[in-house]
Amino acid sequence: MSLHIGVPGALATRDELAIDPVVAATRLLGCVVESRLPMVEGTEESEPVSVRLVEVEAYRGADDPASHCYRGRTPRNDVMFGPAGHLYVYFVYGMHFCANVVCLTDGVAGAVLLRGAEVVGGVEKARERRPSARNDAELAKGPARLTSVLGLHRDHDGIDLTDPASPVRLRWGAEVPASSVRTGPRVGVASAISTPWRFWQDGSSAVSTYRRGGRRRTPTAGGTG
DNA sequence: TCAACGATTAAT
DNA sequence: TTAATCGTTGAG
Repeated sequence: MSLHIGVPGALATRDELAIDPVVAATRLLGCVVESRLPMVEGTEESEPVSVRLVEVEAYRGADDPASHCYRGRTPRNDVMFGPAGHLYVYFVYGMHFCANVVCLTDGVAGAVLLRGAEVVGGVEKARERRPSARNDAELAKGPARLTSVLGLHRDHDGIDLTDPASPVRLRWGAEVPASSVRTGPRVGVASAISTPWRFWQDGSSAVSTYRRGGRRRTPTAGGTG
């Protein structure tokens, strides 16, 4: 049985994304997120910025201790419980934003965190948004970088990626060959370490580096052993 | 009401 | 390895 994937170049639809986030995650590798958001709100839009996803993570709800939805629905995670195809944007570490594509629907939480991407359009604008990047591969390497290169922030929580009129849209891309897809534990997550719900395209320099989550409190006497 | 901490990044 | 920085969370 072959799982459905959209035609390359076509906008993703709500139904196509109303699936388990673990499945959606593998399908989203190679897809393109396109942003027409302006550099400064209120100004005229210019060249869109487009990125091709090379690293994602799946998150679920009540059965996933690492999910923001593990303890139920709140104002913050509300979008993750809503219809598929919308964007869940959250604020983290007091200074960064991260973006997810919502999956499933009807009160069932699920989403795919966008962790790494290659900028395939509007590179100059992307460089303006991330002047600290030392090279183009770093522009969208990491969830907060990826989010900022698209011009996303808290106001964009909940926008519909499948609406042709939306300033941020999701397009299917050429399917990434299964032979180049790698999987492993999610980054920065302390719980569910044994759950390999991070997926990335092998060989891409826009894939972030792995870091274990939680506090690494080395027992004062326990140590090296 | 308060203290703790996080799906991170940039700089030591 | 650590500072930066604040909204969300869970306990009292």
